[in-house]
Amino acid sequence: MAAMIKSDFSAELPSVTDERPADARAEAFQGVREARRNELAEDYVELIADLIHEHGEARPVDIAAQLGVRAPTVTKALARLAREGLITRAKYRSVFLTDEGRALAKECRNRHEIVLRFLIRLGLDAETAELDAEGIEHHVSERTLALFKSYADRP
Amino acid sequence: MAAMIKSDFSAELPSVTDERPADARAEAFQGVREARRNELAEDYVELIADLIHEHGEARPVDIAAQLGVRAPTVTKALARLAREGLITRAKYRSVFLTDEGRALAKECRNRHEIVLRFLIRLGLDAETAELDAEGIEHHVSERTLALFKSYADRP
DNA sequence: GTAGAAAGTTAGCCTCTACTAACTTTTTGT
DNA sequence: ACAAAAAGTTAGTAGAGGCTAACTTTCTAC
Repeated sequence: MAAMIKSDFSAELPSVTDERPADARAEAFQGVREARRNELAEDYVELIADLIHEHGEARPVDIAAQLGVRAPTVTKALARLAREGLITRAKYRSVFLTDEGRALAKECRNRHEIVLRFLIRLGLDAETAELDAEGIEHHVSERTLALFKSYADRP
Repeated sequence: MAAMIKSDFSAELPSVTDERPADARAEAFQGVREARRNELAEDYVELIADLIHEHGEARPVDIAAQLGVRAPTVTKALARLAREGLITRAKYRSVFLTDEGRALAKECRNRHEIVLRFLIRLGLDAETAELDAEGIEHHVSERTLALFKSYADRP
């Protein structure tokens, strides 16, 4: 049946779907799924860096408030981040970034800031820009980020 | 303690974190999580519409190939989409969109196409544009989409 | 028309994210 | 200093998304 579609059909009406082979599209989706897996970690690390910068420490209660989730969700997520080597912490104490975590935070902050400036430069209001940047920043390739930066920085 | 931070602290050093109240940031993250929940459904519906358009039907095996996942994953996802009223189907048969599903597909296709044209207009190569559009399209507000469209359509 | 191939489903497993309820630890205020 | 409040953790639940292995149904080619 698949053979039928690939031969009989696409022979006479070359389609968008066939022009873009399944492999290529699958790769795109796999990339997106990969990005999705890292999004949460990036959100946490970025937020933790912010909180440390602002308040000298990152407490689970503040992380939970900023993310809009409950405390146990944060406890679990932090356990995962610790497992992944992005943070260190002791039970009942606040959270610190490892070198790796700090590097990731810096990268995230940079991306976030570029996307935000880009959207505002494009004419978006600051609030919507902030909302959209939060979602978009995880799905922007290096190349796109460079273009965003050029646009935002242009005279 | 939270009270302490809100009063004692922000009174003397107004910080980024405090300027952007926890509620507002939490809203942003909740928005992103909401978007994430719909992403898969949107990917499926968009792809199903494509396949129907190209081949007259959308078979699980083709959906799986295009998304880069295994057949049982598709079976499960389709059950969810049917539960949500986006598709109809009979066991062992291919998939059809409901009116609601068709509307969503149309909306997604429109967004996808605008984001893609925008990125290309910005100077991105077609392949990277396709990869990034796949991730970005789900996180673009109406306002941002309008700006993207203006930019892509400008003379 | 039927046997073998292809497609689809089911069952069972895993991880991640979120929740509530109940518990422990730490902080705070008197 | 100690009781009450706040913060943090643990345990248990649920759903989404992914997988493999094993099974059933449909298709196809002879």
